[in-house]
Amino acid sequence: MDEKLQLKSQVCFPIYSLSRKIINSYRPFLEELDITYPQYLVLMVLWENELQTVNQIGEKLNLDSGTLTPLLKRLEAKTLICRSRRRSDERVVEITLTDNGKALKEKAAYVPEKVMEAIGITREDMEDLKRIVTKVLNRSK
Amino acid sequence: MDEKLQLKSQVCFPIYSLSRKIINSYRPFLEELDITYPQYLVLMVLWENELQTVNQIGEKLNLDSGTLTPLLKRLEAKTLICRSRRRSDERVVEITLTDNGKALKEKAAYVPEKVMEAIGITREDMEDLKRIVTKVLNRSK
DNA sequence: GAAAATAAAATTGTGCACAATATAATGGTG
DNA sequence: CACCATTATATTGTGCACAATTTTATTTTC
Repeated sequence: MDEKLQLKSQVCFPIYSLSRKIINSYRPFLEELDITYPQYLVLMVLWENELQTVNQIGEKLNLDSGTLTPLLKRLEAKTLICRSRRRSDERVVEITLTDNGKALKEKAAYVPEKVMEAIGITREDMEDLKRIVTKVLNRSK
Repeated sequence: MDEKLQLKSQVCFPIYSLSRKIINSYRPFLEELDITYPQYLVLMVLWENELQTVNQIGEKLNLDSGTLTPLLKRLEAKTLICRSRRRSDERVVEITLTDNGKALKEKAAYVPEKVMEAIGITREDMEDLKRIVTKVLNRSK
């Protein structure tokens, strides 16, 4: 029992640590764009497809309205997105990028590379990591 | 640029997702013990060494006082730990386990297995994952 | 077509993370 | 021994996560 309850025996603690470390590595670069990591994720989803509902964004990022509603309001306050109720179904809130939000994509383009560099991870390790993490993520759906 | 800013191209998003997924898998089991995942981490540190300062716990978990102080107060409120200033140096707060805190170790013993089972990860994938994640974590210190 | 079921967001409340600052105690240094 | 730097924790404020509930709109069913 002792052994299994040791921090070094756990697999989740390193993942939790790495996740935080990576997000912290993003911080200085994203601060230049005046956004946070979760906000960056939402913008990435929108850069791929300009118009999306709160639900669609939530499904892609596994985030619920309790997280997204205030986050989206902050992005709106920064004039990066617009929130508006769909005419044909007033329950749905549609999110679109503003010109500012679209323009930010250019500035964000260099971020992933910079972060990889800051973390000091090789492309090979990155691929390894991605492969195994994705495998485990999919297995446990 | 487009390619690099796609969610599926990122390595950090899967890690962030997996971290959250694992913590969520812990949730039902830890709820039975009436603790959260970060509280569980702190208790694990204490189960390995009964007396530790706030600083020592923070170094092991990479958490600062802004996170730990309120968390430790909650653990104290649950009567799982004691917080007391060190006599010889009043700046230091020493954390010790109460009998309740010690006793909880028995109940927590089965948790890691249950979580691995819940996630559906094989022992082999777990070892793979741990190896590569730890490698990247250490490289980027 | 009204009542019930369903669906989409929003709200509320708790608990991390983390930056920035504050408070208080200790340890040099001149 | 007074001053200053350092150390340890606490506090404040912002922004996620997430459970639980609420609100409002739509769809289904009788």
